[in-house]
Amino acid sequence: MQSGQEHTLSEFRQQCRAAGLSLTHQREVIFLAVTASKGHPSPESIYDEVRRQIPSISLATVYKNIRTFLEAGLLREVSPHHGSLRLEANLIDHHHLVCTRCKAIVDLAETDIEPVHLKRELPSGFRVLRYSVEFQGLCPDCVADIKTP
Amino acid sequence: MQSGQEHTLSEFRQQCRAAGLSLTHQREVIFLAVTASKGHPSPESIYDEVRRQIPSISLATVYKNIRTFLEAGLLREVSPHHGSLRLEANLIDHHHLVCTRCKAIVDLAETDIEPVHLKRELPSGFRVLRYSVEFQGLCPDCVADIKTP
DNA sequence: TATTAAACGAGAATCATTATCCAAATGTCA
DNA sequence: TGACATTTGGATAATGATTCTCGTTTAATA
Ligand SMILES: [Mn+2]
Ligand SMILES: [Mn+2]
Ligand SMILES: [Zn+2]
Ligand SMILES: [Zn+2]
Repeated sequence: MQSGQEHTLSEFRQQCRAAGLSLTHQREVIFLAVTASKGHPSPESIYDEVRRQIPSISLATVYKNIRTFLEAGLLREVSPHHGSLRLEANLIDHHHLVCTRCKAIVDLAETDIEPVHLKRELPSGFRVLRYSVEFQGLCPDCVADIKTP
Repeated sequence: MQSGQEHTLSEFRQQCRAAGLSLTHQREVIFLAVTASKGHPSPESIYDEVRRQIPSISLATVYKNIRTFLEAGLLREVSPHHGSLRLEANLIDHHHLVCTRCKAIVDLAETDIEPVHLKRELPSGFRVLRYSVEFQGLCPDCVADIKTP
């Protein structure tokens, strides 16, 4: 063993124990592939990576375990807006309140928040065209639904 | 005529002319359905709405015209993160720089921006759990690609 | 180590979206 | 306005992403 990921690996094992997930070789390799990737990988790219260590692994296994990790809180989704296209007719800059449960999206006027200030330069070479703030949480309906399921 | 949308409709006709799009009944009804919806509708929900006025319309027509409107700038997508799942291994609150062309996602530490301040109360009943700022634009690679295509 | 529940692999199924192809509608101009 | 060229619409097949099903294998645990 000279991998340099012993810490992450033992953390992973402990997180699985805490979450009541059984430890499989596939899970270890999938999880480490996600954490080792510098960016924000897609399931396909994780599959490509994992297959180098487990050529026989199934894409469905990758998807299943990613979902398991998301549900257990070991990983997150970058955005709640993945899945279906949502249209914006309001072309004026503004922000959003997003219900992570029912996917409702409510506008917040640009003037409802103070302008965002950067404390430092952005990574050089990136051309920013706009920004928006997304408040994630639960809409009133979903708050009620959760209290009385 | 007593619809109350003459203004939006004539605006739409003018925007189509400006963009070189021919005017069809389907396009009018689709566009008005999007602008009339208070929220941020999905193509399916627009299809459901439009079918009440044009029962014979095809779902493909709805999708094609939505894409046409997006390309012409008459509508926008709520988020650039729609399509495929992207995983987040960094569970600490932070923000993102997103390239709208190649979908690259780069982390910005929470401490890289000043805390966001609301100028007024949020719509009542919404339970906010977190927020994040998304800077959209072009990554260095895509900036270069566009200059030299 | 034997038992049992959970996970895996292969592939079918589903969902969202796009492509294809022919008929119908639109735009242009005489 | 009418003919013609072009674009668009409708039906449906195809695609890409994701989930489901089911029989086999593996992990947990006593
Ligand atoms: Mn909006
Ligand atoms: Mn991130
Ligand atoms: Zn909700
Ligand atoms: Zn890019």
